Amino acid sequence: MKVSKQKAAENRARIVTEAARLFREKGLSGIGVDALTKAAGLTHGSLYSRFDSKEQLMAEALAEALKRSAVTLYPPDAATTPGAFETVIARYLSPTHRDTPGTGCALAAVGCEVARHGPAARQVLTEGLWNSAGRLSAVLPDQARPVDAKTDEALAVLASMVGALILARAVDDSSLSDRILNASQRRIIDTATQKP
Amino acid sequence: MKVSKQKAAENRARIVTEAARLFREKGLSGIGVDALTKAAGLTHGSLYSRFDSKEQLMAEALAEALKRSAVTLYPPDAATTPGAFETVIARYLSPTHRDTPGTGCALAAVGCEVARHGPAARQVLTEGLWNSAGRLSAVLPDQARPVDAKTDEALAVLASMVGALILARAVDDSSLSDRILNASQRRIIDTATQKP
DNA sequence: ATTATCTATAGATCTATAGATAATGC
DNA sequence: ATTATCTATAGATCTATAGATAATGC
Repeated sequence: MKVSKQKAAENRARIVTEAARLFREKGLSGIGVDALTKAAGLTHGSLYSRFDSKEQLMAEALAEALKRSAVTLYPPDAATTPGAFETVIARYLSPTHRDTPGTGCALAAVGCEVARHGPAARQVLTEGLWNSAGRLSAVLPDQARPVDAKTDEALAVLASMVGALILARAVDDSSLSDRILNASQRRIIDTATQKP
Repeated sequence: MKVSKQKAAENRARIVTEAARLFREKGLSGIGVDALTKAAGLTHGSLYSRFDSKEQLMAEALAEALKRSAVTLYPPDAATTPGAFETVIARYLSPTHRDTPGTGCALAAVGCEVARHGPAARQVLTEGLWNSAGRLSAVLPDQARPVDAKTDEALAVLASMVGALILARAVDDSSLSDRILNASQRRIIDTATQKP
């Protein structure tokens, strides 16, 4: 049942990619190694020749998830475009993002669970948060401020975005869910744009 | 091994209370019925004479968690006090709240997980969110606005609070954690107080 | 010969149920 | 007699390991 080196590398990559999606969709404790490897077309036993543990796969999968979603949610070329900030916020707080956690922001998908997991996953999430905050900082309306002030605002705005998406996904009422997204989007944009 | 009716009622209440704490501390999937009943001084078999399932206990426990934390986090008598809004935000985004999830806001403790659980738990969380938003609305600085505008702001501010607490708990870096809390607190208060 | 994957399984844990036990409360 | 709780266990699932298998690549 051996495959070529290239194929084996592809299989490994596919496990990580599928895990990046499934951990976000089902939660860190909501999916097991059996389902994770099956999604990549392999059997569960084959996982442990490449990963020390589920925890290690989790860390790699979260790193990939954060890397990919950062490119989609915070496109780096948008920094100079006018209205880039509004576009980023509107995309993050869209019904589409709410309804597709498997390809979305990992901070919102597994934020609560990561606090109770191993150091590898937490470290990866922390780096992803810094990266998101940096990209967000680059599109903030008032670019003339000191870097510390912009980072503070980026962290606070990011927290608002993550909280709104989590609550919009948690509630059992679609009109309330929409309202949380819309009210948060409006408040973030108004308060960031408005100069004292 | 039978106990008096009164004692039995106390035992049931103690299971719910302990579950309210443990679900918040360990997560909805992070603790089983064995540990939940053991924490109340009973054995796991005794749970099913009172609760249909773990899911039902979860819904009751979340209801109690939300009810108790609302009293602590949004004291109803604070509405008329000057500076009530700032106090509520500062208490919610304090290191103490971050470090004691077992007695804190259930929205932040299990928000991500609830989206993947049964309808009973989601409904309870939705009611708890409305309740929190209502209490928050009552202490917003500008009380002269229409009720819809105040509700929108309360929902958006609540999302910020929940997101900041979740991220502060998730990251593996205590100075970043503090910074998320402080930056969010300052931004929420500044943007709510400041009149255009 | 090496090695990527599979099969089989160990050992732990989890939810739920059935029947036994023993104290309450009529 | 009733019933709150316990003991024992079923059946499922989960992580991880060991050895078998079969195709690659020297």
